[in-house]
Amino acid sequence: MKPKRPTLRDVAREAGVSYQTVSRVINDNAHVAPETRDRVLQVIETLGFRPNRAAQILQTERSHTLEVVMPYFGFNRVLYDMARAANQLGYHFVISAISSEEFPKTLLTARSRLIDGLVLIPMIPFNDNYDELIEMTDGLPFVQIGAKLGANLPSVIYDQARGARLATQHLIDLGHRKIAEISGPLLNYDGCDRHEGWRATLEDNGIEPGPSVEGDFTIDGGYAAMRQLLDSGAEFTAVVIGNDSMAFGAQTALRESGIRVPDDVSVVGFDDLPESAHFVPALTTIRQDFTVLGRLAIEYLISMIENPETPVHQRVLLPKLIKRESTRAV
Amino acid sequence: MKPKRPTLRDVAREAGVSYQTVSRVINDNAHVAPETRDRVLQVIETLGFRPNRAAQILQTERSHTLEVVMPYFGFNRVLYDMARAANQLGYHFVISAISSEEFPKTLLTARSRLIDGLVLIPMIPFNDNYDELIEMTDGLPFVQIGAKLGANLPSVIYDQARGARLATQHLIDLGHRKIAEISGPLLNYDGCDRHEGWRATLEDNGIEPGPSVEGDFTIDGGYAAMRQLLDSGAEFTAVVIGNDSMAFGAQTALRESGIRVPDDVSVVGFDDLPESAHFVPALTTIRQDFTVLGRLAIEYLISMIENPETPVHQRVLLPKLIKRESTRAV
DNA sequence: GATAGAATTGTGAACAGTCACATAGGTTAT
DNA sequence: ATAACCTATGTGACTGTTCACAATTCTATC
Repeated sequence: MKPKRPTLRDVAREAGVSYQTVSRVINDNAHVAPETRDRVLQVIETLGFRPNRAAQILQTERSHTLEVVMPYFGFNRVLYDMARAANQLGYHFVISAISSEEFPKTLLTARSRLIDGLVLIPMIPFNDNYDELIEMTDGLPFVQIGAKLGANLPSVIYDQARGARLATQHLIDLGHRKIAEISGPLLNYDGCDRHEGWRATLEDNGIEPGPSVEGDFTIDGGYAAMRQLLDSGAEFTAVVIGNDSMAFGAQTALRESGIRVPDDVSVVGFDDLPESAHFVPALTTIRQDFTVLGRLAIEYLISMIENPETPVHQRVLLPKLIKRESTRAV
Repeated sequence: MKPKRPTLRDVAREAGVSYQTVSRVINDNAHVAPETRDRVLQVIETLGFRPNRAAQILQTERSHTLEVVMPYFGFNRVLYDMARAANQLGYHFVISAISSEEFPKTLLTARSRLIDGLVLIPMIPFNDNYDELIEMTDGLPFVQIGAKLGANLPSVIYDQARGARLATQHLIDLGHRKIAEISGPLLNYDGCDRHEGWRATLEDNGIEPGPSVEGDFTIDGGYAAMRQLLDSGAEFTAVVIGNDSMAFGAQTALRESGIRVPDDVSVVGFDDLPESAHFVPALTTIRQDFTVLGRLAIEYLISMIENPETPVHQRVLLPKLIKRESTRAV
C-alpha cells in the first residue's frame, strides 16, 4: 500500500558509500570524488530519491520559504510577481490571507511555522514602529511594501507624494484651479501620502484645495465618493483620484450626472492598470511598476535573510505621469 | 546571541510532566487530566513555546500545506480567495509561479517539498490524462481548476460551453445573424469550450458561424484580434469575446475604426470583472463567481487529503448572463 | 477487599536529514 | 625518510516532535 520513499541511507547502501557522502552530493559539497558523485547521482536517479525537506529544515533551521501577510485583497499583480521572483531565487512563497485581527498572531507564529522572512502589507496601526514589529516577528527579517517616505523600516515604496505632485501639477499646468480629490483610505500610507501630495501642491501654487472625499480604493467606493462629491454641490473642473479603480467608478457617477470627461471635468488616477489605457476616455494616471516593486522587495528580503549585516534602508521608486485623454486644458 | 526557542522537553521539565503529556496537550488529545492540561498550558504561555513544525511534519508526514501551480498570471482574484479559504480551514497556501518547462519538475518534487495537495491550473498538453497526472504527482491529491466537462479528473469548473450558449443565444434573440468571435486560446479548456459553445449554438439555430479569431485572453491580445477581424473585411453585427479583458481591448479597436458599440456592433464578454459594469458601454457578459470557484476547489482538495475515499468527481458551476449596455437588438 | 477496566502518564524508538569530528590515504616539502 | 598537509570518506550525536506500547493510578463492581 505505502511504498515508502527511499532515504539517504537507502541510497548510501545501494551506492556502497556512507550516508554522509550522499548528503555531500545532494548539497554540492566540494569534497567528493567525481566518480563517487556520479555513482551516487546514478543511484539517486534510479531509486527516485528526493531529500525530505522536513528533516533538512529541522536540522538547518532554514526553510527557504517567504511569506506575505495580507489583510485584504488588492495586491493581485504584485502577488504573482513576488511569487515568481522568489521562486526564481530558490525560495518558496506562501500567502497568508488573513483578517486584521489575526495579524499579530500570524507574525508571532511565523518563526515556528518555518518561515525565513516576511513581506508585510502595511496595516495601520501596526506598522509604525520598527522595534515593535521586530519584536512581533521575533527578530525574523521582514520587508514592508509601502511606508512613510523616510521611515526607519526595511521597506520598498513608491514615492506617493511625488506621484500626487505630478498629477496635481499636471492639472494646474492645464489651467485648472478648482481641483477636488477622492483620496484613498487616509489610514493607509499610500492613501495618506497621495492626499498630502495633492494638498501640498495646491498650497505651493497658492490654490485653495478643493473638496476631498475619502474612498476605499474599490470601484464601488469610487462611485460612492463621486456621488457624495456631486451631491455636496461642490464646484470643480478636475479631480485627483486615489487609484484607477476608484476612477472607473467615479466616472460612472459623473456620466450618470451628465458630466463629461474630460470636457467638463478632468480626471487623474493612480496605478495605471492594464484597463486604464482602454477606458473611455483613456485614463491619465500615475504609473507604478508592480513587477519591479515585487522583485525589489523579494531581493531585499532575501539579502536580509542571507546576510544579517544588510543595513536597514528604504528602496524608493519614482512613479511616472502617463498623459491620456481624461485630462484637458480648461 | 541565539536565545534558542524552548522545546517540548523544556516545557515538560518546567511543568513537571513527561514530554509526551505536553505533546498530548498541544494536540488536544483527550487523555489528559484537566488540571494537568491547565498547568502545561500555563508553562507554554510563560515560556513562549511554539511547536516546531519541521519536527511535526517529519514525524507525521503531514504538512497542512496546499500549493497552487500556475504557469502564467491571470487568476489573481481566485488566488486570494483560495488562500483565504485554505487559511480558514487550517491549511497554508503556497504559490508556485513557474514557467511551463518547470511544470513536470514542480509536480514531481511536490511530495518531498512537504505539500499535502495541489491545485492545478490547466496546462495543455499535460492535463488530459488522469493516470498520467497521478503518476506525475506521485499519488498526491490534486484538484484542477478548469477541465473538459465530463473529464475523469478531480476538478472544479464552470460549464463554459453553457456560458457561450447563453451569450450566443442572447445575441440571436436580439436578432443578430452575423455573429463573429474572438476566442480565447483554443489550447485552453475554457477557451476551447467557449469557442465550441459559440459554434454549436449558431449551428443549432441554422446560422452560419461568422469569422473567428483566436486571442490570448489579454487586453492587448483582444485589441490585436479585433484589428485583424476588421482588416479582414468580415461583416458582423455582434461579437462573442472570450473574456472581458479582451473585450476591453477589442472595443478600443472598434472605437478607433469609428464603429459604435452597441449601435453598430454588439459585444458580449466572459467573466464579469469588477470593471466590466463601469466600462463604456457597460459590458454584457457571462459572470463567474471566482470566490465560490476557489472555495469549492480548496474544500474538495482538503476532503481528498483527509479522506482518501473521496470519489473522483467534477464540481460544475453554471455561469450567468449579465445583460448590460453593450448588446442591443439589430 | 480483590479485581477488572478505564483514565492518565511515562519510556524508548523512530522520522530523515546535517554537523562536528575522526580517520585513511596520497602528495609535497624539508 | 619523515613531518605536514590536503582530499575523500566514515562515525556518532543531534534536531524536536509523535507513535506504539508499557506502566501506573484511579474508580467502580461484585
